[in-house]
Amino acid sequence: MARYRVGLETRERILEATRTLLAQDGIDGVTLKRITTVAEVGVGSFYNLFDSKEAAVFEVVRQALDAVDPHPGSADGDSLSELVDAFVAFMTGSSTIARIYLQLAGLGLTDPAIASRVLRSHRRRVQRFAAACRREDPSLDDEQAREQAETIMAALTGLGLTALIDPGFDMRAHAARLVVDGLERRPRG
Amino acid sequence: MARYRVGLETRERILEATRTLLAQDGIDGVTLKRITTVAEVGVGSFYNLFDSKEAAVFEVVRQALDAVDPHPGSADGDSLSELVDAFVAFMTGSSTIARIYLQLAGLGLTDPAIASRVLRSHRRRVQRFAAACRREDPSLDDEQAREQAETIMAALTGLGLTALIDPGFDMRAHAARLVVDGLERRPRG
DNA sequence: ACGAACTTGGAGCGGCTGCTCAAACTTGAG
DNA sequence: CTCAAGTTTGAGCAGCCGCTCCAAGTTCGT
Repeated sequence: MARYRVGLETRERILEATRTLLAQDGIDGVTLKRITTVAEVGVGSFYNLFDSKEAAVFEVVRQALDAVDPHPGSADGDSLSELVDAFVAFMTGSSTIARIYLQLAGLGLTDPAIASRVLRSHRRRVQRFAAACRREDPSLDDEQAREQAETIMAALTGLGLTALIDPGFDMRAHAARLVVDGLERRPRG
Repeated sequence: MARYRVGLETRERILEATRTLLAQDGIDGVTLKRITTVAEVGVGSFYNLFDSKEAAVFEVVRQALDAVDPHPGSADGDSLSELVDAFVAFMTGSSTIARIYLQLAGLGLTDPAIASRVLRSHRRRVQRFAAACRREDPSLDDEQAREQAETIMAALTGLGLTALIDPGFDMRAHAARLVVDGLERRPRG
């Protein structure tokens, strides 16, 4: 829908504005008026570049979901602590997108369409974490690794939520303890 | 604002309707029209009993936050696994209110007023969990117990989120492993 | 330089929002 | 039974929502 250079630039400005507002005010605080005001763009221009408000939000959200994973292209190789570090960095560093990510999970509680997207992204990540767990401790079978991955990721998500709500919370320290415990721990012994 | 019996009953119907809609459609899916329709009440009656739509939502939310804790009055005594069980039961059992609770945490990401309420409730719960941790393992100092409590609660929140989004997820099993690991684990050894 | 394709802005539309208000009806203490 | 106090109703209001439409301006291959 954008063919000329100016159009592509405007599109970017709109996405940037949407991203900012999404993180600042939540998904229902984002109105067309605010997007176009922040992006300094007429309403008509917006609809020249996007089919609907939802389309712009959706695009930002898609980028946010992708942004959680470190170098997602690389043929599996990250260690568990690398994965955890990446997640912590995502939560504490790019808090704008992290907020969107966590809000999305919350919205999945009532919107099935969102839920399925979040779940898909979640399961992909579980696989990566599980693979890392098995690499740390080869004695784990698939199921055990998956469970450990699921638990570590749950804790990370919960810690991230706390960190974003409570500015004084040291997520990195808590997450670090998580990994150490996970490594020291051996199932059934 | 309600003095007669009928008024109190109407008030309850409104709160029940609000609770249902809040869990079903999320906080922004709740409109005055829907509340009054489900509660079978005229708009005017609503405003005779509540100052605003927000007031009704707020009341439901307050009840939801309180509902997370088991026998909150009792002078501290619950064991760690009792507290965890209660949290799991809350998440998997009364999923209506659990959804509201988790959505609220998500909303805290953008609304400072909500954030402070969620944080307050969160910290109260951390204290209870930390006390239970110290009872399990008296060698822990205050800070260590608090950290352990914070981590366990974060994991529980994350697991609850997954459980509510993914119907096939066995939260109880994952949570149980959490406690066992927590007990077997000893800091720095 | 031409001109078709693309981009721009904003007035205005239909629809939904939370909420007000006044008139009719119900409750329950005395 | 009386009657002040409480309760009920829904039409209607102001305001915001996402979105359409189109005239005017810009871009860029030819």
